[in-house]
Amino acid sequence: MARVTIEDVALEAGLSVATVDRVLNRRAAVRPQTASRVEKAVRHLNYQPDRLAARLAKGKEYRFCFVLPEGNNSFMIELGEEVRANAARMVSERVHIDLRLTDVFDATTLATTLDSIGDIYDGVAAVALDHPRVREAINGLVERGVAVVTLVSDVPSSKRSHYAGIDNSSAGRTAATLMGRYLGNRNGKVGLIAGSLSLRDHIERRFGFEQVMLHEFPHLTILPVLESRDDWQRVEKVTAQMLADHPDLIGIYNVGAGARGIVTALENARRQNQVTYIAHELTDHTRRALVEGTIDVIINQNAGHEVRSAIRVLMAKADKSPLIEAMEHIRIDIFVRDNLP
Amino acid sequence: MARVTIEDVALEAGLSVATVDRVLNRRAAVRPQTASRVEKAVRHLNYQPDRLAARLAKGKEYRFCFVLPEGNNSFMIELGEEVRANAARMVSERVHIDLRLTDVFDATTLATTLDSIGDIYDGVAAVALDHPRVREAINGLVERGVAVVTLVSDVPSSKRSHYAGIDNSSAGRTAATLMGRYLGNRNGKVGLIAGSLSLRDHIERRFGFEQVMLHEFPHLTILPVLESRDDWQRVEKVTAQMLADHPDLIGIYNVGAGARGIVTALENARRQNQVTYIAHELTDHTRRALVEGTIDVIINQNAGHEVRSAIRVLMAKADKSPLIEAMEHIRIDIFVRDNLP
DNA sequence: TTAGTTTTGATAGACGCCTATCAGGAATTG
DNA sequence: CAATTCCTGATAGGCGTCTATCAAAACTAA
Repeated sequence: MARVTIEDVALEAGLSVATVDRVLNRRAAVRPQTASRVEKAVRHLNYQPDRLAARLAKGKEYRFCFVLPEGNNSFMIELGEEVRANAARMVSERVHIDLRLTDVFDATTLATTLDSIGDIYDGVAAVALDHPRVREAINGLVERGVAVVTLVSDVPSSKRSHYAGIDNSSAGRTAATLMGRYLGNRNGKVGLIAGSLSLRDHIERRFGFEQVMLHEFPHLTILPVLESRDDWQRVEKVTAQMLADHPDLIGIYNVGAGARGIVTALENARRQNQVTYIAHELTDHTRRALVEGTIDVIINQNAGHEVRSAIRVLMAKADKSPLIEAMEHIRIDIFVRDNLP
Repeated sequence: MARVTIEDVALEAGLSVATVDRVLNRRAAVRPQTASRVEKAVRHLNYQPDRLAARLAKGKEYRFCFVLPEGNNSFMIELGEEVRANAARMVSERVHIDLRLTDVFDATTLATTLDSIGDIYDGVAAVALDHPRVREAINGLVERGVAVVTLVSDVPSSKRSHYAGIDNSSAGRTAATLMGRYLGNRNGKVGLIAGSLSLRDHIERRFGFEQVMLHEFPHLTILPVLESRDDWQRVEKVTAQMLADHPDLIGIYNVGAGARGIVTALENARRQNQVTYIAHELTDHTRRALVEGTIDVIINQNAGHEVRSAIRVLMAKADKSPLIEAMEHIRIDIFVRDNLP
C-alpha cells in the first residue's frame, strides 16, 4: 500500500534510477530493450509519478494571459472576476495569470494586442472576434509556440488549440425548443434580438434558434433580427418599438447581453405575462427577472468552468501533456425559477 | 516575480525559519507578539505556502470509502464508475479510495457496514437511507473522528459533515414548473411515480413537485403516487395500468429510477406524443428516449461532480482545512434534446 | 584487438516545506 | 538572585522527482 517510487521501478527492472528517469522523461538515448524493461516494471508496479514531487522538482512556472472585452457587460465582468479569482488561487501552483481588457469588437485593436504579447506568455485565452485579421494574429501566436484558447466565442478557422465555451448553435436550438414548448399551440410572433451579427456566438445561436423554430414550430412567426450591440439602453429602445409594432408578440429570445433592457421594456408595456422571454447568462439582473417571472428561462454558460477549463488546457498544452477532452466540455445550463443555484 | 518562500518571510520578520513554521502550523507555543510579526510579514510579502511542497513533505495519505447501493440502477452504476475513475486519478495525490456496494435500502445492513469501517478510513461517503439506525451509525463514525458525507440522498438529522447532492425539493419544483409550462392551458391528469417513499430524495422531490403544481397550475389534477422500488419492470406495469385507467393523462413525472419502464409503457400505448414525460438522471436509456421525443425533459445531477465534491470535502475535513461552501454546490441540470452534453 | 562511441550507473544537489532535536537566550517563579 | 520554565535559533534529514556530471560498462567499427 506504500507509494511506488521511481526507486522501486528501478529495482524491479534491475536498472538504475537514472535510466528509469531517462526513459520516463525521454531525456537521453536508451536502448529499446532497456526502455521496454522499464515500461514493463512501470506497468507491473502500476507506477504513477508523484505529480507534486515532479512539479516541485521542475520548478516550472506558467505564464498565461486572458484577453477579455472591456465594457460593462455583466457576463464579461463576471468572467473577469473569475479570471482574477483563479489567478490568485493558482499562484500557489506556480501559475501566473494576467488579465487584459481590450475592445474586442475592433479586429485591429484585438489583433494588435495579441501580436504584442507573444513573447511574454506561454499561453493566451481570448474572447475573440471571428475576423481574418484576428485569425492571423492567433495563428501567429500558435506558430511562435504560444498555446491559444478561444473563450466564449470561437474562431474555428484559426489554428487555436482549443475552444472553451458552449456550442452556441445548440444553445440557440435549446432556446427554440423551450420557446416552442412553452408557447404550445398558441399562434403569434417571436422576436429575436442579437448583440452583434459579427460575433460568431450570436450568429450561431440565431442560426440554431431559427433552424428549430422553422422545422418544429412552423406556426410561429419569427420577426427579423434586431441588433443591439449588447447595450441595454439600445436593447430597451428596440424592444419597446417591437412591442408597439407587434401586439401579437408572444415570445422574445435575446441572443446577447443587455437582458435588462428587455425586462424594462416588457414591464413598461405591462406585457411580461403575455410574452415568453428567454435570455442568456445568469447575472444579478437576469436572476431577479427570472424570479419575478419576467424572464421565463435563462440559458447559461458557467464563467468559472470556462476559465478553469481554459487554464487546464493551457497548462496541458504548455507541457505537452494529454488532455481529457470530455472533461473540458462546457455545458449549456438551463435555469428556471426553481433550479437557480 | 520569484516565489516567496518561508525563508523570505523569516528574513522579513527578522525571525528564524523554525519560528515562522511554528506560527504557520501552530506547532508550538509562540509569544503573541512574535506571532503577529510573522503574520505581518506574511501579509506584506503575500506569502502563500507551496501546497505541492507541503503535501510532499507531510507525506500524508488519505483513506476514504464510498458506500453505494448494489443493483443495476444506471445512475448508481455511473456513480460507482465515477468513484473508480477518481480513485485511480487520486492515487498520484496520495488519496486512496475504496468502493463498497451494499443494500442501502436495508437500514440494518447499511448501518452494520458503516459501523464496521470506522477504524480503517479517514472519511466515508455514503448514499444513505434516512433511518434512525443509519443515523446512529453515521453519528458513531463522526464521533470517532471519521468525516462523513452523505451522497445523493441526505440524512439531515445526523451529524454528517456535509451533503453532496442536489436540493431534491428544488428538483421537484423544477419538474413541476416545466411540466406546467409545457402543458400550458391544457387540462388533464398528471401521474407521479416514485421509487421508494422511504428514500429521502424521492420524498422531497415529490413534495416540491406537488407544492408547485397545486399553487401554480391548479387546473391540472395530480394522481396518487405510485411506488416502483426503482425497478423498471415494475415501473412499466404500474405505468401501463395508469395509462389504461386514465385516458386523459397528459403528464408523467418519474421521481426515481426505472425511467425505461415508462418509455416502454408509453410507446406500447402509442401515447408518447400526448403525454409530457419528465424523468430524472441522464443515462443511455433516458438519453435515447429524450432524443426520440418520448421523454421531454431530463432533470439530472452530475455524478462526477458529486463524487469529486465529496472527495474534496472529505479531504478538507480530514486535515481540518476550510471549505469554500459555494464551490461544493451541486447544480440541478435540465436537459432537453438540444443541450445534451 | 584497439580506439571510439553509445548506454548505463552512481551520486550530489535542488525544489519548498515539515519534523525533530538541541542549545542558548529570554521571561517567570520563588 | 538563582532555579525553573518558556521561547527562539540553528540545523539536519526527509518527502519523490528532476537535472547534471562523471565514471564505468557495453557495444561498434576499424
